[in-house]
Amino acid sequence: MTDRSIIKSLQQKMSPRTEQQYNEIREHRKATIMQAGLELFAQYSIETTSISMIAKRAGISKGLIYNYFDNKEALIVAIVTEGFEEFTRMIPETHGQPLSKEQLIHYLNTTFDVLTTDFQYWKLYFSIVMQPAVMKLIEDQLMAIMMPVVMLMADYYESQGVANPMAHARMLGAILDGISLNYMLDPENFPLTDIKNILIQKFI
Amino acid sequence: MTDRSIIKSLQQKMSPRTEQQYNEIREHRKATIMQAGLELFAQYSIETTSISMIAKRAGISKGLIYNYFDNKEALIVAIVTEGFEEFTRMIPETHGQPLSKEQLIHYLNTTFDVLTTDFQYWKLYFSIVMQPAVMKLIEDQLMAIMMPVVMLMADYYESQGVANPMAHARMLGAILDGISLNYMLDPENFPLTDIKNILIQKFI
Amino acid sequence: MTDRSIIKSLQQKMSPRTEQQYNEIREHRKATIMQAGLELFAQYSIETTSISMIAKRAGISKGLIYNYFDNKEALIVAIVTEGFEEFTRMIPETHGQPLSKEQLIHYLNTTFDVLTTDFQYWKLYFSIVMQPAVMKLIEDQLMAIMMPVVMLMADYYESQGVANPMAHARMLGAILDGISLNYMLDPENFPLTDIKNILIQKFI
Amino acid sequence: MTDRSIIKSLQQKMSPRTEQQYNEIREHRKATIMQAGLELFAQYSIETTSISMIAKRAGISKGLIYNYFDNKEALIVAIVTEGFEEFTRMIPETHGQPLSKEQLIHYLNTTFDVLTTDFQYWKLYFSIVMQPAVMKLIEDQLMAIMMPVVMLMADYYESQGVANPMAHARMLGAILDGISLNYMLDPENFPLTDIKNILIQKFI
DNA sequence: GATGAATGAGTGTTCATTCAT
DNA sequence: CATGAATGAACACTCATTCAT
Repeated sequence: MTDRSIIKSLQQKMSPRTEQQYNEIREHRKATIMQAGLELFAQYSIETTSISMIAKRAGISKGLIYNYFDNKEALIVAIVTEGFEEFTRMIPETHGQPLSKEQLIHYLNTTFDVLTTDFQYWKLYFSIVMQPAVMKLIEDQLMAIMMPVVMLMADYYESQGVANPMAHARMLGAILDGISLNYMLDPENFPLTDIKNILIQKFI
Repeated sequence: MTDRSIIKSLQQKMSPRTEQQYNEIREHRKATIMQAGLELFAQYSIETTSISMIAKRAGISKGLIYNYFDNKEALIVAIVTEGFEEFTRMIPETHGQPLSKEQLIHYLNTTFDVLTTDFQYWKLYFSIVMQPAVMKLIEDQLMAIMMPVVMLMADYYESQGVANPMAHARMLGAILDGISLNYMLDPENFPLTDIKNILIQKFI
Repeated sequence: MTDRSIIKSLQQKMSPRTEQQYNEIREHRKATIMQAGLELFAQYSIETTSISMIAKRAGISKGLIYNYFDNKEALIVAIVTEGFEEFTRMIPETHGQPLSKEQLIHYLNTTFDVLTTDFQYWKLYFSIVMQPAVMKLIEDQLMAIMMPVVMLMADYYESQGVANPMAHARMLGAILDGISLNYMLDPENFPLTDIKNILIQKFI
Repeated sequence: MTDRSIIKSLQQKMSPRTEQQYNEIREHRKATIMQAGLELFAQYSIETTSISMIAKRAGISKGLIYNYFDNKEALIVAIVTEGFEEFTRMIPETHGQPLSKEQLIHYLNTTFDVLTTDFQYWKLYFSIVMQPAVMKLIEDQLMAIMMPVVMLMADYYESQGVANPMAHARMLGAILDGISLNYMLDPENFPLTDIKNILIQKFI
């Protein structure tokens, strides 16, 4: 233990909040800001949503946001990245084996469930991702997450003896995008469950 | 209307111009502005594209744009509205009869063709529509155009004796959205033709 | 003459201000802004002087400044560059010959005269140049102007048979800097004329 | 005061510290802050250097600085004032007698030596003083220190029977300023020693 | 009809300073 | 004595919009 570090630990005794207390404050604030950002970015758009608006919604001062995020872009990336982890968690583990029909159906069911239960979240999330300016920022991350899913599906179609498995895989991806988008835009009337069943029946 | 003819009408300034000549000038200017706007809004975004940029691309002064459009928003709405007419023109006339299978396939082929041939245009167009701020402005118009198409398809599926024709219709709409979107984002690699064939084979 | 250019010239007939009128407005405004900037940058400092302050002093809006200068830095460079031209004009033409004693004395007299007659200007100017942040921006320009002067003096001292002409030249430059600086800081009490005479007597 | 001794005093926290121990801590902290400030203010500038940066370099928290200095301005004044004492220490004691030639030369040698050995320090110091905003704060102090030096030199020139001793004195001061400034701006190439010799030979 | 100088509210961002702990 | 989260006023810069000509 060096002299410097001794001094430091002694000094910390003097600081009134413990490191843990500070961490809790920071975690809480960070989450608040990200939540406010998520809601506003989705409702309006990236460019239309100002840092001022986010601060107001979060109930804090403008300046404080910069205590937690280097700049607006970093905040956006943080919000979107956090959303990706949800996606990633849902991808089934296959250990190199192609998915069975049941596994794929289960994956689709999970996806649709998340769509409905975390509706608010995904609506916001979806409309953020749709904006070209954001795409630039997260293109690579998105690709890194999407490619494995597409491959998983291509493997599935191949194991089913389908003629053009890659085309089928990309089509399935496109269909999911389209369904999500339509559901987001009009959740009241869009017959999500019926459509899920048609999807499974015709495309799986 | 060509530059030559514009010149002519301008040169006739000495002798008083007819009302029609004025109108021609106005129409030509308006079209120029809208074309410049379409290109820039798509390449960048609505918020990132300034009136100055549009004026420069259109080869006119900033102020003149306000002579033709009340404000930026009105310009956007005009551009998007014009784009809708292309959509509308593609919808087949059925005189109350449901579409035949061949007619529907033909409609799908037309749609996909437009997607590829006017790719630049639709890419721009698509990215404009995707922005929430714009959606607010044109939601009603969009609905007015989309509903007839969905109804047409529902009628088709009903005539084919499908159990849940409305769900099928909305799903087809969703699939077309998803395919368009994926094609727009990655036109190089997206197997559009293969997917169109799969779609027709499995879903029509 | 192309169609485009014909259109343009016809259109210009319609614009109410002639190109020359616009140029006059621009020249005048630009000068006003630069004058306001010069005064404020000198009285305070580059960092302390805000664009708002300059706009207020110039009696215009903040935004208009950016109609004339790309950014704050460009404004600074413009102001300083303009000042350099005064310097450059004072350097005597020698056609390769070293200066005579009379010529050098005349140059010094001119320099000192400018210091006193354009006192306000040089005070501002000097204190701008003295600031490290500005130096970075104009270092190259400054060197390009100063080196010829130093060489001229080195040539002079060499022609006088002085042992270390370059050292003498740089010292003369340093002395002039020191005198200017002291005069600027305390023009009331600094005995400029006496000192000029001492300088000429001892050092030329 | 070394880190070791700081630790000791900190460790004695359990037993009440003497007033002296508190003072030592305070003195040590104050010096640390001022040193950090000096380095940063010089490397960057007053406006560019933030309290945060100083705190980080000093290894303490932002808030603590305000425990030792009322505000940023007070910190600057403290740093500059301390620097002046170095100057003051170099002024030779004359007990009312004018300096001898040897004493003056010795003083000049000392000044030049300090310029080169504590180069880093003076460079920083010089660039701080050069900023108008700082000048406002310390003008009076500067005068209080400079006047005695000028008087000393005036006395010297008078004792040498020079016609206008005050002008000579102020000129010598100006020359020293000019030399320092030029050396600071270009220490690699500026022939400091040669120039010092020329100065002594011609002006002493 | 056409121009572009001019405005002013807005943006993202920084930072000296305060204060609860 | 010490911390760092928090504030708010300021900054450089942008841009839709207006208007005298």
